[in-house]
Amino acid sequence: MPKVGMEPIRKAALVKATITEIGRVGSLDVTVSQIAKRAGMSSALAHHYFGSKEQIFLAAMRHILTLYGAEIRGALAAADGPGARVEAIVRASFASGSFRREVIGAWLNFYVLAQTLPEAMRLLGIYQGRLHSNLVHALRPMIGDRAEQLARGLGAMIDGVYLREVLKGGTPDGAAAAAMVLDYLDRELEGA
Amino acid sequence: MPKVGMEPIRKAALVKATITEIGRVGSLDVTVSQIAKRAGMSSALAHHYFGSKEQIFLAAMRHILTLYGAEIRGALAAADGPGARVEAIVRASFASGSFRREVIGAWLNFYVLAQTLPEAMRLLGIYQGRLHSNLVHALRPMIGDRAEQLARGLGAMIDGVYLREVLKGGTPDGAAAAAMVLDYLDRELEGA
DNA sequence: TGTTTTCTTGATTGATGAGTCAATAAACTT
DNA sequence: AAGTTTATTGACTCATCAATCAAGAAAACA
Repeated sequence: MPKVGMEPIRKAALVKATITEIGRVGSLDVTVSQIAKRAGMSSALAHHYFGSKEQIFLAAMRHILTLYGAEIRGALAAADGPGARVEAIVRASFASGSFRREVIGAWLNFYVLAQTLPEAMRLLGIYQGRLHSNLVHALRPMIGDRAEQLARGLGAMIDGVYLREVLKGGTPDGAAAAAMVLDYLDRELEGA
Repeated sequence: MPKVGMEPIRKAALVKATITEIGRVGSLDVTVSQIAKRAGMSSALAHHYFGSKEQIFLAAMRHILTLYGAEIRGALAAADGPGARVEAIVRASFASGSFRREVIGAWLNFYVLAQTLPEAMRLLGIYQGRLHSNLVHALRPMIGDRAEQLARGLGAMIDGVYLREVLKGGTPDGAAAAAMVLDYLDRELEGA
């Protein structure tokens, strides 16, 4: 039944299956066979297209980062004025998509991957850099040079609140998390 | 050469070796043999004393939490006055011990473990609860009922700053990280 | 039509690793 | 001294898994 032009389809299916499996198992202890099975193909085919398990993981990570980036871009497009832009970024960071079981699992495990795989650390760096520059861009018209510093604080706060929300067990409350960060933001801004 | 009373000694050695190996490898992909070898014994003996790899991991996690708790208690003992107490907690959280390679690896991997092992999540909950109540206790004399809220923010900020400092690559700068959190604290307090 | 490329998998390889067990020996107990 | 408990390991089992390969079958090409 071989049809031609399968490569992108297969790869996409594998990436999706990888994220699902990591979320299901809760760790990087997923076998290529599990992934391939969920993606509806043999493990040999997975190796054929990606070469190694490591490459599959990296592709999955790129995909998560892409999704997150799209979420942010979408939110920014619908926001006008600096204040609205900052708020949009924060809210997008805690959108329901970020709290899906498999996305949580992916993030936590990518932190771990970054300890070993330089490429994974590079990707995380890109994510942090983009978040930072988005925040600075939105904050500069409001507070000028203090934007840099506040953006760093906000970035850390976002990650920290996310981590706690995720680790506290039970169903995460994205709205409450966003509200917490926005409260912090308000207090920082009123002083200026 | 069997001497009696080896159990606690062996267990302690295994726990230490576990943390070292997790830090070295950067993930939970450590074999019992590796751990046992570093601890100077056979893998069979490791199984004899702990029963399973999972139990070894949990023991290691308890140990990390104990060390952290001791660091905090030590810092608190040398601090008088509420302000000094909060500052002590923050500084202790970013003490050099927290940034040792193996401690970093342990924390990140415990986050992942908590996704799978309920006991691991319970232990993390204890850590967060203690940190929170320490902060509230120190903050209440200064700001009364707002202590709860600020303690939550501070806790998240500590975790977030730690995570970023750890993931940015290169040598982490504990002093800079602590300063960042203390700046945040100052701004929150001056408004009250 | 014959040849090459793409797609696909079952079977296999080779390695690794968690956990068990039987056996040895030293130390305590009675 | 005989028996029990504690310490210790080498050898083994059983399972898993990443990666490879040979081979088949459909499409594209010449």
